[in-house]
Amino acid sequence: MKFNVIHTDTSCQARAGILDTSHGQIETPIFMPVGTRAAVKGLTQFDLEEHVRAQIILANTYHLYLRPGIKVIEKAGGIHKFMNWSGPILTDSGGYQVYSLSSMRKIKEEGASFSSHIDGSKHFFSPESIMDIQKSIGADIIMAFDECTPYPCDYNYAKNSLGLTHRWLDRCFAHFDNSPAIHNYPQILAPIVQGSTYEDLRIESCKYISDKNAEINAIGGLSVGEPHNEMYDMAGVCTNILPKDKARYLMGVGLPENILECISLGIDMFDCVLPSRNARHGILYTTGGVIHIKNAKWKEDFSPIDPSSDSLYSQNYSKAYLRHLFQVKEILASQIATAHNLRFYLWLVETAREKIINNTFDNWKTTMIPKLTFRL
RNA sequence: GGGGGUGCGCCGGAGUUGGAGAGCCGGGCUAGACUGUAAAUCUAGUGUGUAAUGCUGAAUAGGUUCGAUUCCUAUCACCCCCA
Repeated sequence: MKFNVIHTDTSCQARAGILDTSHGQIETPIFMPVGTRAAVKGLTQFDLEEHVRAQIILANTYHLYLRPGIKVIEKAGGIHKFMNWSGPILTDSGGYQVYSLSSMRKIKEEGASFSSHIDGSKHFFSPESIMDIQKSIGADIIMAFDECTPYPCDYNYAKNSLGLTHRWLDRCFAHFDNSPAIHNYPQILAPIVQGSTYEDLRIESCKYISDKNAEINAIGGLSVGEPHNEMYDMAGVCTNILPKDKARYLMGVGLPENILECISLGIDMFDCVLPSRNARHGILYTTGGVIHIKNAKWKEDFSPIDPSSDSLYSQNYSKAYLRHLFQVKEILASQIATAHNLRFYLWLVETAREKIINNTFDNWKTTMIPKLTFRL
């Protein structure tokens, strides 16, 4: 239940650390695969553990509340047992759904009401109920209930929304009972910085969040369509203020180059649907660049997907075969591509950690980014 | 061999029956998008082209007509029935 920075790179703000959770230690910087509905689409937990070598995965409170329902997860003995994953888990609060499902929800001071995207039924979430639900789900790290603002966002809207997010945050902490009653282990409650792309709001929010003295501080409301430079600017504003001895989690980021840039700004934790979703859509990330595997140019390329990868999938399956699997819509296409992309992301952060410890992160990052963004 | 029917774009449908369309719906193909997952999804293009209000086009070749995918003739292909 503690975060320790073990080394900060001498050439930038990148840090290597260790985060203790109720289900094990996480070496940072880390990328967390997203498994919204208690499943990383296309992968078994054995793939995640042995192949991808994920250290922690995400799930989503809103989606699990709707299906299978909280009672089922309680009866299963918590989400770890339910999904057969014994490592650390983080649940997002549903704050992102306040943004992504904005057409089917209404926000009030008390909380947010949703019409279910599945059957239209009405549901109401308050900071208090979200804390209770996340307690029942039983993830190691749980997120405060916030409003993720869209981009672009009017200043007054962002300011008012930030006030609401802060009041909801106080209610989350007031209601959060960390006695290990239900699943017999403690959880970490992480507050979330908002403030859209406005520096003054971000500063105000970071100060407000820092007072909670949480082991993890999250930065939300970025990677919602803003230019990369604005994302980096805002992340940098936040890491300058958020306490150095606490973990920093940049929610929803991102592309490989986004992750390297933000590590150099002092971010420790990332999650993003891109490697898994784009894998299913035929986009592969490699050390040599981005491959659109469905493109006709790969039809007769029998070379490995990524010969330099440490993944057995990427070394042994050919580009032509994987393209064929996409052409004929075989489930195996998604499985191989997802395994490849997520292993690549984990390799990326593992290597970043090594470079940080050797004080060579910044140089490595500078040489890597042109390669990562190259379109093969 | 005789009789009947049907033929359009890469493929399959629907529809027009003298005032027409490089048009509709699927599929395929070719690209693009996706950042705390309403996403194995969505968008676009798919005859030709000097890019245009252009050209060619409804099996093929003729004919009738102001005008033909539509009507007529012949041929070809496929399907059904009879022998």
